Amino acid sequence: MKQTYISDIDRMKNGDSVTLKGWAQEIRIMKNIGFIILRDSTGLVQATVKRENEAFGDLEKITRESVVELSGTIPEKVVSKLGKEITVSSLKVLNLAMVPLPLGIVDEVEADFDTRFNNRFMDLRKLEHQRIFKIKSALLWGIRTFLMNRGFTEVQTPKTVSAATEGGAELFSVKYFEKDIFLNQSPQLYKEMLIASGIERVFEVGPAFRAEEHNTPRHLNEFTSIDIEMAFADHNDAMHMLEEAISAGVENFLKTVPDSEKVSLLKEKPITPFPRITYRECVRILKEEGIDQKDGEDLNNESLKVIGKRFENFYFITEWPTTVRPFYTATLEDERDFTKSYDLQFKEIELTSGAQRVHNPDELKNRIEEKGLNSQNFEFYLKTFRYGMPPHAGWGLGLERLTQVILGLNNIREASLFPRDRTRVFP
RNA sequence: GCCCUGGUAGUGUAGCGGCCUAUCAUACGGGCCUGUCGAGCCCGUGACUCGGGUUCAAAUCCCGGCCAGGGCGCCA
Repeated sequence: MKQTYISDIDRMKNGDSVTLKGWAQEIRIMKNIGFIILRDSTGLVQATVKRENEAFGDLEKITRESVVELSGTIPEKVVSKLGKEITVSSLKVLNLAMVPLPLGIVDEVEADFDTRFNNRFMDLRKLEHQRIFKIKSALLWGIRTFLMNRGFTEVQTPKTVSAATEGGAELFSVKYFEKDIFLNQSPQLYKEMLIASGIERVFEVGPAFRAEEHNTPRHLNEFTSIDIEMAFADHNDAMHMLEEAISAGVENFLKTVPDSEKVSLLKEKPITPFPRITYRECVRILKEEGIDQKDGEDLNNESLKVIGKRFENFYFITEWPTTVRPFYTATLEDERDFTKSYDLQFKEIELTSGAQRVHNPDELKNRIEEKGLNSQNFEFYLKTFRYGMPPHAGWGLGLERLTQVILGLNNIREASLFPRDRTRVFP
């Protein structure tokens, strides 16, 4: 078992003996003295080896990124600019790294995305890349605990389905014994079925698959979706739950991940409620700015950039036209052309899509057919609406996108350990 | 689905018809150096995405494949 982490050195005093295990990030050898910059998941330390020490001979045998065990003591005076140093008494090689490395860890040359992702294990040895995932993890943990505290039950629904769930997005087909089935694009229909089952508040964190041939810095073909559905709630209740969940997630990673405030665009937990703007207000603004935005049509990227400039970070666009929303979206009672829906935006990036849902089975069936879909294929779903379905609302939040925008990452792939895009299914 | 751009040592690049026996950095190997920390200095090893074509001559021009990055659309 590992005994001491590099971050523990801060709490030690001179003369204390330590045994550290990690990767030899840099090795510098001079005539009478040598140094190893040792890295573990908690940080860096300089390990100093003097010529008179027998470990000095071993120094010349190790290569960069070899895994080593160093024993030594905390020196009286720390000379290293790292601010952490040990004086080595013995050096043990646990595993030698091959030369040359497929990717430099500290080289003064950047690597292309392609090279980085082909060698992702090596790329992640950069602590600033690892930190993205520590933040992502703490962000999700904050959201999870928030939802648990609000009475939500975490659920797991199938990722393999026999029919398209929502129409719209393209699905990947897979062989399933003698059948051809699909990878689910969203847990939407299953979440709603669980509302009918009486659980009342459910959430799921899981993969969603979209077979869209896009090639952009904000799309993945497999991403992590955080989905909730709540009974006896409308779109406003769901929006409120969303902004509070995100705020809790940000608060958690800022509190628990060292140095996260240095890389996060958000230096403190975001203030709630987030600003709201209606779709119709957006159209009015866009027309005023001379942008060709037609009533009732989706807001394109150019339009979203213009709207995004008016807000500091998170904001909601509400009451989207019925035509651009899925069949399960509830309409406003007095204006059937607009819906009780919302998108959570961060600048021009869409993070969440949500709404109050249709809960009347007859209306739902009509809406399915209006979208040109065969309601027969949705019988398993429609059935759950006929025996006591409460009014309900929910949302789906893209975890990689959320991580991307909060950290200001240029490319969503940075927020995925092993991204799946139009051409990459490796490693 | 449509469109644009690019693929040169392990890594990142320069070169864009003959002066390329291909530049520079970094990494790697060797040497020097009383604590270095983007160490420094000297020497060395190492590359034109693949296939076809044009030409006296192709890393360089043309066509196709493969791979990659991006824009639009669509979305989380």
